Amino acid sequence: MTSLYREIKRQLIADIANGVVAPGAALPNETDLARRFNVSIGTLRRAVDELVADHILVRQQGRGTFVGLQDRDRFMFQFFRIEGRDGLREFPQLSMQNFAKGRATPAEARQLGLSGTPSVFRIENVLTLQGQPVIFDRIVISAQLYGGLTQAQFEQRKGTIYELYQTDFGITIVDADERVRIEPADAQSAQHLGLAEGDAVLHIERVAHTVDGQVAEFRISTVNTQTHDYVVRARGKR
Amino acid sequence: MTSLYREIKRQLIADIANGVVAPGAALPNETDLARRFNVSIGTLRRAVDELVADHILVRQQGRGTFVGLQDRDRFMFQFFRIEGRDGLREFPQLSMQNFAKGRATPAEARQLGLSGTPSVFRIENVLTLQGQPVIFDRIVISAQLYGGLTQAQFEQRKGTIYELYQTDFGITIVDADERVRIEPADAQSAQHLGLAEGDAVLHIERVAHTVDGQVAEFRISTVNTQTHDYVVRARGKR
DNA sequence: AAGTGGTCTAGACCACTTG
DNA sequence: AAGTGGTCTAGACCACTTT
Repeated sequence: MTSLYREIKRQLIADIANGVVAPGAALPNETDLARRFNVSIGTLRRAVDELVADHILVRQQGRGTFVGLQDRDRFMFQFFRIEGRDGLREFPQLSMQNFAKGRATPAEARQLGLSGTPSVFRIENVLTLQGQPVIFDRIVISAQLYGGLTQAQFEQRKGTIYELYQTDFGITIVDADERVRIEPADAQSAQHLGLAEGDAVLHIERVAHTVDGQVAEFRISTVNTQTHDYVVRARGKR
Repeated sequence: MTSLYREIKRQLIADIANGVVAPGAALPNETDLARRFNVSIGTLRRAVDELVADHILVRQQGRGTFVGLQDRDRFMFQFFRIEGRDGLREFPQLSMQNFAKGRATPAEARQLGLSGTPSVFRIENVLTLQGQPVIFDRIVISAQLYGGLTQAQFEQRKGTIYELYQTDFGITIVDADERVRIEPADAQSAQHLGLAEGDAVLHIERVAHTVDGQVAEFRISTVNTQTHDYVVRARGKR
């Protein structure tokens, strides 16, 4: 039923999730790994192949195999789907509007896969593209998972938010589900996006997962699509 | 530079694109294929692996490897992203509103990757979910690519539209890019979706590609998201 | 029983990066 | 030069489907 290479894949995922191999760190070379798991190098490679396909590991010929690092490039190509009407993909400038600790609503708890009314951090950001505010993000994350997170830590971070999750908490976001619909802008969204309350905005609910499938973030993005689109590209390259 | 398995992959794609192996037909078995290409079975499998990952080929243990067929299941999981707010995924009921032949606008020609003002078919459909009209589709396809297509042929087809493309014209859609934004409903969309003209609707532009990367369809979908969402799921399974 | 794909082995040699 | 991943081989045996 369960093949060898799947078992190896699971063990590698467990090692990454438990921080046995740190983000950015190199794995042992393939012959050593194969020996350690008592499999041939072909079988070891098959397990690593799939983790590379999922962007969890990154191979570099001549250098080694590394745990995928969250950086701007990865964020832009894997998680950021907003681009100009003309196809221009620009890294957004982020401005934090609010940082607070509180109790999750029942809906938020459900999205986070938690029971009861757990303690959460709420972070609100405006994302600017080409000088114009385009996206208003409301992020909800478990206070237990991100224990000790402070506003200063958030503001003084370098790089993306997902990079902060990874470097400061060992949490690597590897994929996300999104649900998109139209909603009338609430007062807050309207203000941040330069719209009138009730104007139609794109409402995106994102549930982001770690390497071992746990929910590590719930985010509602509100987007003004007057000049930008939400873009989904085909997987394959060919 | 170009590895053996990539070359084999390209040859297999060419065979599929040229109809050398028909949709639904079985490929020769792996040992025969490997012999034909003068490679080991491992190398042959690597090429086929990638085509299976792209849903171009389908393997069935004990039976064979087949050119992927367009059916409801494939359409629902690969191309249809609209689902109920509660997560219910339902196959839409389709009602054709219009079928016409005409000249492409410059914008349409550009999306189709054609020059000038080529002859095109325009097909308009209303898609109904749970008894309510939710999606209004405007499809534009090259009259040259789909030579001889008739309204009767379209209306009397069995299965999905992509199944018609495949069985009647040998055109297999394998992936699609989509751009999503909010637009005010025009008179026609509003009427079909039971909205007032100017109401905000989700506007989706889809460019669909064949196995060899050619554009085979341009489609604008207009969606009423009052009860349904546009959903993007994470790739990996784990 | 015969035929198919699925997994696995134990190497070999090549391409690339680094010291 | 040494170490890494990238490609490829020529088998073996297993799991599944069909006849």
